[in-house]
Amino acid sequence: MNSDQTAQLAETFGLLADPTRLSIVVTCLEREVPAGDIAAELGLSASLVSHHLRLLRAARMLRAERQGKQVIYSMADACVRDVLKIMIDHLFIHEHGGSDETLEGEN
Amino acid sequence: MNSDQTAQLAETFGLLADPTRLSIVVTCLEREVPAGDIAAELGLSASLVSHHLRLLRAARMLRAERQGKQVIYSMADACVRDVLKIMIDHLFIHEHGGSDETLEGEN
DNA sequence: TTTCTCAATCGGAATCGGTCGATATTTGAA
DNA sequence: TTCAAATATCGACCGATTCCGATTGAGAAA
Repeated sequence: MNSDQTAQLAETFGLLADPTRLSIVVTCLEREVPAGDIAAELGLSASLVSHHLRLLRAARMLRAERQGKQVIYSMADACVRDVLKIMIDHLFIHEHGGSDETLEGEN
Repeated sequence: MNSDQTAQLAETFGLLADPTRLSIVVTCLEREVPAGDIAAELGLSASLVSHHLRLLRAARMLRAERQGKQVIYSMADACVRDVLKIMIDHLFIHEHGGSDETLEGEN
């Protein structure tokens, strides 16, 4: 792992590190979705969604395809899809009422 | 995926989204390492490493164990370890001289 | 053309996050 | 106790990021 690879990996994780952007990515996990539907489903402004979609497109994590007036988005990175599935499954396995993770624990 | 789960997932990814912190995590991927060794191996200040270790500890991604004067760190989250291995493998498979990912491409 | 719709972009405010330098704490040894 | 080594914490700075509201652009139909 050289520093370029580390930076690239960190960049990928960074795209998934914002709740809004993550929810957008998850929405596109296994289907093709028009930008407007993403905004509607998640209750976000078109402006905000479009901003995040631009970042996800630039990193080639999502693919954009124009169909008439609308632009359809879908997952372009199979590796990220697999990883997200793993993490989501893991979340559901450990179904426990979230104890606070943001404070220091017992060491 | 409710918003709590999304936030928690985003928080996990956020811990991996900084190159410095990611390199610290990767250093602890498959061995137990004293904090000082992490700093030395990565060429970082003890202060900086300790700061990041605190976050990783608080999120229970890394585990800390005191041995005499030093504190040994190791991976505590098997899921994150698996995901990191997958992503790193994927990086090496797609060995290509990094084309710029930070600008918009052809859509 | 004009008009409507969906999406993208711009500008700016507020907040978040990483880093540094200095100080504090803990532990083992002299 | 006193000292030195290994970590941890604190305070502040500054660049990066998120979000909003308004504007612009692209496409389809009248």
